[in-house]
Amino acid sequence: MADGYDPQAIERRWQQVWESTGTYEVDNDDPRPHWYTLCMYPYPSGSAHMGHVRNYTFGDVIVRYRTMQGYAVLSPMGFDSFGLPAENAAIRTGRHPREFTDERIVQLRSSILRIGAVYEWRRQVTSHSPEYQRWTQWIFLRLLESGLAYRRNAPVNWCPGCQTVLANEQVLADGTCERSGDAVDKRDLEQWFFKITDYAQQLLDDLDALDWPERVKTMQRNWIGRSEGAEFSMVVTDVDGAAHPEGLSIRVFTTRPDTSFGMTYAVMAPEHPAVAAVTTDDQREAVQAFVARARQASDVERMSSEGSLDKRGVFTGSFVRNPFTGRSVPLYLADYVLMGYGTGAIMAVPAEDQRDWDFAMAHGLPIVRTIEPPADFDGEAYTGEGPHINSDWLDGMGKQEAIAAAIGFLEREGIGEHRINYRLRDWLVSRQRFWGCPIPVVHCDSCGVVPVPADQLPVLAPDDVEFLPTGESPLRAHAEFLHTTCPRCGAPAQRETDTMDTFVDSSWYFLRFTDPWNDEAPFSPEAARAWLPVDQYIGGVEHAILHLMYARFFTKALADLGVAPPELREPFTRLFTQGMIRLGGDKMSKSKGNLVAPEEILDTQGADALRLAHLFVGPPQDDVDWEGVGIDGCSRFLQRVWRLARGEVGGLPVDREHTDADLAIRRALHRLIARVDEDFERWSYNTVVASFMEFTNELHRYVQADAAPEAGVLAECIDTLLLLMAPMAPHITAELWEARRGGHIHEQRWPTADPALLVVDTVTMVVQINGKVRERIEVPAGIDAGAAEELALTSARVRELLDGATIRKVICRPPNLINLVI
RNA sequence: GUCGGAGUGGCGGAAUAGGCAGACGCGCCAGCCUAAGGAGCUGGUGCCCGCAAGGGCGUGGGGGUUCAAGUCCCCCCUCCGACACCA
Repeated sequence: MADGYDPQAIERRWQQVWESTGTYEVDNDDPRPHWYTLCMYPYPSGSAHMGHVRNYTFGDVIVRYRTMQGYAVLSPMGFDSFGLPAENAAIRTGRHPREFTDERIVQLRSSILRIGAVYEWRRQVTSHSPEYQRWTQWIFLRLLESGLAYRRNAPVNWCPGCQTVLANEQVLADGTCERSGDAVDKRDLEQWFFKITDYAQQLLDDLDALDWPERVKTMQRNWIGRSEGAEFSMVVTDVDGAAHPEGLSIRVFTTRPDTSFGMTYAVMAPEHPAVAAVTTDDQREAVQAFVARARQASDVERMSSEGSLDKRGVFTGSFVRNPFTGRSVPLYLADYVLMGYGTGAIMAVPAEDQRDWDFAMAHGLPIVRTIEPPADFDGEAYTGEGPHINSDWLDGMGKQEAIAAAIGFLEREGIGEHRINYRLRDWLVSRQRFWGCPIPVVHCDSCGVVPVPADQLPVLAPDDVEFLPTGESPLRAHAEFLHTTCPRCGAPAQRETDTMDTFVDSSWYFLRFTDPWNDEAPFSPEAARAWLPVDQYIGGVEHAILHLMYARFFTKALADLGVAPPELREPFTRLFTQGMIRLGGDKMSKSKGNLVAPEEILDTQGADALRLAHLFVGPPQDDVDWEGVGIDGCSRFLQRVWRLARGEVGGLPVDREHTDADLAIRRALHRLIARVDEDFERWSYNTVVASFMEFTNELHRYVQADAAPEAGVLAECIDTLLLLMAPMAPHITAELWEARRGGHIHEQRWPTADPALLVVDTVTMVVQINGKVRERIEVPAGIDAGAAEELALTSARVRELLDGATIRKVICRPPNLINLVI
């Protein structure tokens, strides 16, 4: 069958047409209203997998839909091309990561093309390109200059498997590396950080106005972890309450200063700088042993005691004076207190904190309730509301009142104040890796850290390096790269060999897309203004915290530095997070070896069927099981449309007066138009496909009815259906449109529903008796309650069922429903 | 443990503002067409009783509000996700 539906032939042809006609190329000064749609740029992993297909299909539907609606749509694509897999492959094969990466970019790009997704390829960026690195480094230097980038010695997570430092977020909850699964331990290194904590409050506040999934916003809020309380100092004393000879005091943070009268001991983190000073001679040995153990213990071990009663800790020999009671309480070290949060020391109130309770029980420390629990309370620590007791001048107060009073006291005493703490930490950007963007500074013995001058950027990693599985970055071993001269004093100096976290690259790529040719700045504020914020950002929920938080931080920082427009506070107005693809309940992933290759389907049923299947299977935000993706049904549907549009089904169309059947099918068509628009707006793609199928079924019945179809009506139905389907099934609709009408379907105007055809004149009213449906009556759409009741009561069937019973109540919702209560 | 999200036929799912539960598709069954069908077309398909007309039951479980609950409220169970000693 020469003119049968042949997906391969038409798909290849149209993909070439889209590339050559430039329909989806847009300039910054395009006069149409602007719309920026962006899919998270991928790590170039080789051929596209089903997750990519799903992601880019959603994006492509929006691009084509908005374009047909008359927008200038910016839809760029790029590659997140730095990262560990390429480097690990280099170590394995000895090939340079760039060769490897470039190859995979070509592969991924062509397999993205095969699903029919269209992009503004002129604007493609890759994070490893010299131009992109130049501007990543330039931004780094601006952050350094403004104090938002800094270096400090810090204990970091060290993965022995990957031989590199991991960010906290890359360590799983059980203390293992998210990539290799090895147990992570601690090492001290000089590290570069970005001061994201300066923006903690803004990052929290600005979430409110974003049109993002609520769960993503919640995750970000939790990650920022704002907590409000008080910070204050306590004098270190000996057992008799005499002040420490050096006048030492320690600072603690608490969210419950109102419970201070219940403090029965205090705790410092084992890493606290004052540990040595507060340790008494007779406790020194025990303390040193404890500290050594805690430092060496990986997070796995440290967390393993969670929830148990044997909270590990040791007495320092010193005491601190509770400023509220004037009495001294013992000062402990315990690993449940973290140096990284608050002040690294706490006042312990076992009666109102379960962790303190557990520790107190394990160490035989006293417990004093300061909040009266309800009479039926049978738990341990009580964290609920209640009147204060055992608290002197706080007694009888409620929580809020008491907190305010306690803070007032600390302020009057001059030892403390109200304080807000965030769980969010500064962003550790150093990576001891080769395949990343080099941090553009040199270390000079006399000048210290010196930025590489902007005109010498980019600092590129050398090509002639050996990749050995030593774990050390080849940069350190590369004499030519390592040894340089200080840009400030000219003396011999060493280059920084740390590279940046790849999240740095992805924190500004969406800005570069607006101005990818700029060679004087990463992008101009005008270009950014032309497109940003991104109207629709689409990606996996796995990036809900890190990437999105970092990109938000960069946007704010760059705006404040005058690089981006100052009014640009948020990068992504609307976010959509699509669900994952699973296979038999498991996450589908390369590491699980359960990938279903898109190629198999592209080679048989074709891209349109594959796209439709992904759209149809269920709500886009939900995870789907590949087993449930019904390619066959979608393929069958497309073939039906093909035959219908080519006049291969039903009677020959004729020109004639319109009949009721013609009107009915036109009404169905216009309802479909309205429905598709509504469903597009609410991301209900699965129901859009369902309504296409429903309408096509109806159209089938129309053309196969006894009366021949009316030519004009049939043409309107088919052409409009093709237009509506064009964003989802771009190839087949383009082919059919060209054959029927000539020209490019994707350059046509999006159809609008005729309001007159949306008005219905009769509807089916259900008649309920005691809430059960007993009868259906066709009624005029404008029927009023009285007439509806009248009609219902005259129905023979209703009369029979009522059997003379007294109607106690009539609830009438004309024209849809009437309920008779007897 | 805390915070989110979900639970509807054999399966994926639909029901947008409390008003006809199960749209659409898969699968299955029957029929048509056919030399043949892994094609196409037509019809059926929540469960139970019934030849049928019809009736009863039914959205994880239990309670409640309402003329009316998949939808709202309370309690419980299960699954998924995030965080996980954050003071």
